[in-house]
Amino acid sequence: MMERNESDRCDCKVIHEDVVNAVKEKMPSEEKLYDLAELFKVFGDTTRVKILWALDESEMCVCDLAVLLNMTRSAISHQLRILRQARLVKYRKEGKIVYYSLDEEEVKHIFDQGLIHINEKF
Amino acid sequence: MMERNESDRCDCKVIHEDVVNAVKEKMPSEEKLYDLAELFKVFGDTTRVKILWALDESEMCVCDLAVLLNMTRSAISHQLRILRQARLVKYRKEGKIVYYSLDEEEVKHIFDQGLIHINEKF
DNA sequence: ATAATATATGAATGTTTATTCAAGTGTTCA
DNA sequence: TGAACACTTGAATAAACATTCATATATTAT
Repeated sequence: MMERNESDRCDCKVIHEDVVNAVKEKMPSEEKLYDLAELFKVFGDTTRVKILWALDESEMCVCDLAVLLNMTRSAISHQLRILRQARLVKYRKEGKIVYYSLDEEEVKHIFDQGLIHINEKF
Repeated sequence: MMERNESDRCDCKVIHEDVVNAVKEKMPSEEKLYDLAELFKVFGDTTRVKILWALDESEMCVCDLAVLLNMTRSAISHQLRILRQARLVKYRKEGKIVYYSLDEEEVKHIFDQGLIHINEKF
């Protein structure tokens, strides 16, 4: 009985070595693929998708979004921070009220890269 | 001092009532937005993004992917299950070996919907 | 049949993450 | 100034998730 464990390479390593090496050559950098996954992650939450959808319809304040989505202002605010960090939304202050809107520049950039393109507002 | 808590609606409810109601009218169904977020979630993980990238280059078995990404076959297998459930990949068995590849039909469908479009293989 | 191999899967573990709660900042209005 | 308000934020909690480990299934070779 031969010694073997998960860290060992299975026989495919030999059989498919050339294919795997060729693919490895072409593979984008770790960083690039990580960033891509991070971007998709931002879109991978119902609350954030709803917020983005709403803001594409109309500029809105935190309270509006809370009423619209039937959530606390705190929860909305936390999610807006993530969208802000991803530069997908921007905001302007008018007295006490903070109005959020889509960051058209950044969203357009994502569309131009062809990563995500939403038809008919999702 | 007036009684107030988070579940109460703030004054914006009154100020922006019309805008919020109009947006609410147009909003897609809960289910639709949930499904959309679920789809993005699948793309929101580095390992899965790498697997998808690799499979778009070439059909590969579990062991190949494990070698390529320097991960255990078990970890790869678990992620492939998620990609299978999302119908993003399909597979064919050849003896002991299971070859995975992109489910072109499903991926094409996603592209056609315009939800995600990857340029230059990400 | 037995051994070896390729993959799959359930349970356990550690990490990430969404929401809540409580407290904090900055603005308006009396 | 101080009370009310809109929003933010840090910590706590609970749920979701990725990976590992151990085991199971299925196939091939002896």
